[in-house]
Amino acid sequence: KSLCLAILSMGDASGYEIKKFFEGPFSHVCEASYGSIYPSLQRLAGEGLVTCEAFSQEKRPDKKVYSLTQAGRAALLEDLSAIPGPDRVRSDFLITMIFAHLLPPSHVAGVIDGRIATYRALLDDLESGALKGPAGGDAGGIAFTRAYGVAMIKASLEFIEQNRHLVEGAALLRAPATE
Amino acid sequence: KSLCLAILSMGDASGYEIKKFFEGPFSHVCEASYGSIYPSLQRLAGEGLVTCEAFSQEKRPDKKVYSLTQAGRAALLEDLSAIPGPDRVRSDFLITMIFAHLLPPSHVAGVIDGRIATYRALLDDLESGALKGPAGGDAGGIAFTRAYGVAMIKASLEFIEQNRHLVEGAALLRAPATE
DNA sequence: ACGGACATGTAACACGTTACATGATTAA
DNA sequence: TTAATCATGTAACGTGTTACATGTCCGT
Repeated sequence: KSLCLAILSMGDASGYEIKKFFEGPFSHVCEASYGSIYPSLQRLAGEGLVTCEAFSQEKRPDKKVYSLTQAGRAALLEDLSAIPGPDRVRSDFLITMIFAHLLPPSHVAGVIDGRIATYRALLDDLESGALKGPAGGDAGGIAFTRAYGVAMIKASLEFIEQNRHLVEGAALLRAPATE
Repeated sequence: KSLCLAILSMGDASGYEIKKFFEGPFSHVCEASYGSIYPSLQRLAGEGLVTCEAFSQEKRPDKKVYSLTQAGRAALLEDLSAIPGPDRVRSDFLITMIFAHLLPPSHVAGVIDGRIATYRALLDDLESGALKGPAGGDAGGIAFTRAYGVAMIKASLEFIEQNRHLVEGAALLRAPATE
């Protein structure tokens, strides 16, 4: 909703391009699908916060390019001024880890290996600058957010590699001893 | 939904106690409110995955204690065996950071200070073992998850403190120079 | 006396995803 | 030819939150 406003503030864009942006440097922060973007854009247009200009293309559907209005800019500022609540996380991975003792050890190991692999891939994407925002350069906020993502993934990877034994072998190989 | 099953696997509990658990060591992983817990419990009971025993208390509403059935245990195993998808994160804080350049620097500083404060508080909670699960001791999975949370928060704190200049002063004090 | 913990539940609402529907162009 | 990219949108569905509704006991 208000995120579309925010993205538009970086330059005019179509719904398709906004979706692209959610796949780019934004991906750690929040996700969105067409089903939420297009209705939001329409609602914003109805409220006068964005304008829409349609470019008819010969053999494709019209490309509708949205631009922020003055009112939209004001609304964005207001939204952004709210103090942000805590991050909401839903980690099926950690849920699995909590109950790892109920699962076959080989499965747990597989899940962990998979997580490490996807995180490494993600890390490569982020570090090799797979940046596709409407505005090209790396502005302060984008740089910060990207680097934040990199830092979190690295920390996560490191932690998992150093502590996987807690969920992998522990219950099976050791009796609850002094330590 | 299936999370309630999982929690019940650690011991019988009432809806109220389950809610408690979501506020304890689980809080980083997923949240839940009464509005989702009670209906889930009823549905699970309807499907025969849990049983419910009501203890009438003199001056309070009946305390309904739910227990996992054999079928429930099987269903839980199946749910847990699915390979977990990527973590879903929604961070209003990072969104604010991305667009920090649109906001007054003092506000940005305030938001960052606030985030640091809440993270430090959270860290204290986690490290001082504010553990309230139905099962007392620190099983492998719980220990792993708790330590994971601690590691992530520490990494986050460290990153924010070392990189806040990227969103705070940068655009205002420095021209885009070589580095 | 007041607020918080104990204790359960419902109804309305908001949000977002998934899948569907359509259709051209281009690179493998 | 087959898949991916470009391009927009709708409808159904599920899930989860918020607020409401109720009532006691205990500590300050």
